[in-house]
Amino acid sequence: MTIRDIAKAVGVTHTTVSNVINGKTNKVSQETIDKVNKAIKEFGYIPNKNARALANNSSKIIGIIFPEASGNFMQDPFHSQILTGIESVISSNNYYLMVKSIKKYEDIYQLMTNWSVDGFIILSLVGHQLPKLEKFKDVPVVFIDTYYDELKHINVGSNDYQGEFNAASHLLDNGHKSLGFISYPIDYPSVLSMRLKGFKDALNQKNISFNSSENILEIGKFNPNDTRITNKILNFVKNKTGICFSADILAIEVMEFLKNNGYSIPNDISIVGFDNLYLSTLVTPKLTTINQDIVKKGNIAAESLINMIEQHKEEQLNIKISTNLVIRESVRTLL
Amino acid sequence: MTIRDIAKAVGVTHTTVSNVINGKTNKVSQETIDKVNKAIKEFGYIPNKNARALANNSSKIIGIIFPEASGNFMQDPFHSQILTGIESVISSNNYYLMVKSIKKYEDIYQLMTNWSVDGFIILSLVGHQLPKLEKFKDVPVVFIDTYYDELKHINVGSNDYQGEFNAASHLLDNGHKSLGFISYPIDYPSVLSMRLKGFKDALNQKNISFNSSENILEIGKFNPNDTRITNKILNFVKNKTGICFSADILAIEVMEFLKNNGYSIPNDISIVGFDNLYLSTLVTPKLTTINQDIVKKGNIAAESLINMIEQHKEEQLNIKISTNLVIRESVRTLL
DNA sequence: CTGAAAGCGCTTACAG
DNA sequence: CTGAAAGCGCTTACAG
Repeated sequence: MTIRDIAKAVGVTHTTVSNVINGKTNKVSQETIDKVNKAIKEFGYIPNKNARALANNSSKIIGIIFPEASGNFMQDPFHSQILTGIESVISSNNYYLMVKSIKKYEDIYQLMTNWSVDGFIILSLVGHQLPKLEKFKDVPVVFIDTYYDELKHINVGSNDYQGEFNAASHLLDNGHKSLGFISYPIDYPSVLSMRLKGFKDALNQKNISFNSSENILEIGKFNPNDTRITNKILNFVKNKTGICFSADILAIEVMEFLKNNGYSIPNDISIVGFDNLYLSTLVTPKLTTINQDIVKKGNIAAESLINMIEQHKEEQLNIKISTNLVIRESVRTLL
Repeated sequence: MTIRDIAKAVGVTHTTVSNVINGKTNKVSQETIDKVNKAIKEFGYIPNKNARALANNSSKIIGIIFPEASGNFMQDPFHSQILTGIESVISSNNYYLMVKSIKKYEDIYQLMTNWSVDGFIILSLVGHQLPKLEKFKDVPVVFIDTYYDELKHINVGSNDYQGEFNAASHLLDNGHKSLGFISYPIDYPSVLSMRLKGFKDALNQKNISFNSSENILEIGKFNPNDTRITNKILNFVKNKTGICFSADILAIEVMEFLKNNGYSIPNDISIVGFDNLYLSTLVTPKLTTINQDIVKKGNIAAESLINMIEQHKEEQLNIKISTNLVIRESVRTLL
């Protein structure tokens, strides 16, 4: 079933059929339009996407690229939520969503040319790992959670600095004086480094001394059976009353570990996370954390990209979703 | 940059270039092959996907369809894991993954014709909601977690019956006699109905009486503030010592609710989940549950589909991943 | 071993 | 208001 079959059935050229399908109806009589539409309905005709894409040089597909951290790209609830937000906007704008995880950053460049998409969204890329920025000139692309001064593209992120500043301040306001920051390894600049900066500045503001070896602990991947790591944690935590974590998932893993090692939370140590995962309401104690609306982040990224594709104009380059403190049960007030 | 540019540069026809690109080299001299390949490298030429798709009538895209339960299609950790499993296989076979959530089951039929994919994977479809099975005749498709006798397509599932049988048996073996089964609403036949059947048969085997109104509680969506639901739960649980849940996430939500209402788990009531989400190791107490390898399920579904697409032969129709009991801390032994 | 030709299904000037 | 023609970039018999 092609455009020609419809044309034949109606008694016009396939050109005319194409015109009515594409709404170029100023060239077609109402009578013809109606006949064509009726035939299309009747035959259940659907235009061939590939032919259309070839002729238009546009596929109506948007690609999203996930750096494959630690083997499984979707397990992280953060990724699922972003995807949810992106998918709903893309779907309702009649685009399609193609998903791909990549192992090395360089793979992006191949995908860019290789992949016939109208634009793409790149997730959680650390700026300095991305040297050939000029390659992105001709393709509509929006980044999510990338910090990189030279990035002249739309970037949708959260207010990581302010969020972590508030997290640390919450502990300070509750009388805590010896704080620590536990995080996955920190690249510069990145979401994590901005959170660290917020933490640091909160201490500064209260004139509490800070030095990296004393107040920061970086963990590659938490594993309760890896004594090298667990000893580090136990040691780090010993002389502190409150810990900020750069991510809920890490906070929760470590919290469980501490509980199993005789710590009572928040009595012995207070904990603040970051992300406000659903998960954080299900653990004991419920986690005090920084909320960021991840689904909304996905929505905005997708909307921005579609705007770029369709109107070829860039809008605001740096979009920051606000964050807010959610107080639950993992922080104790010190007298 | 097209196939013709390469051809011109090398001094052959575009046909020849196409032939070497597609490995039809029995028709081409080694010398020509080398020259063409060299030119391709040099120019960084990449074939246009849309043109290829049009000429081959094959897009190398696989679509995956998620029924959109409760608004956000990826939030469920189950979905993320399935997607992880599917994506990795698809990627390594040089296919692309297109993702779509649908609101009504009927949307599938439109997608099938509309979407130019080589095949697709349909998730968690309840069989009887799918009346027009003959429509699937001509498209490679594999289902995941669909129970439907008339389904003459590959279906990848878990051994839900045996899993829940083992879950209930675990409680019985620990001396529990008054058991309940709490589940999301149960369709027939479905993953949940099979789990219920396993539960029921486990009771039967031990000659413990069962009746639906007494031993089953269905919950649409758990919400701790909806007293209609919470009262039902409190009431249901009152005269029981052990509860099987049809899903970890529900088990965990209800467990938190019970803890907040003065229940001590597992002292007052024992709980067994289903799924073995990562989450179930992070709650207190850690959840005893039935493990199913969801990522593997995704792997197998993708492999089966690719086999169908490339070799046009169906294989084993019903593939069941095995399940196993994971004993943690949420079940107490009754004396 | 190589190339001229037709075709995949659509879109888009352009002529009438 | 309608249609003949060329083109999007590739593939695939088929002739030589």
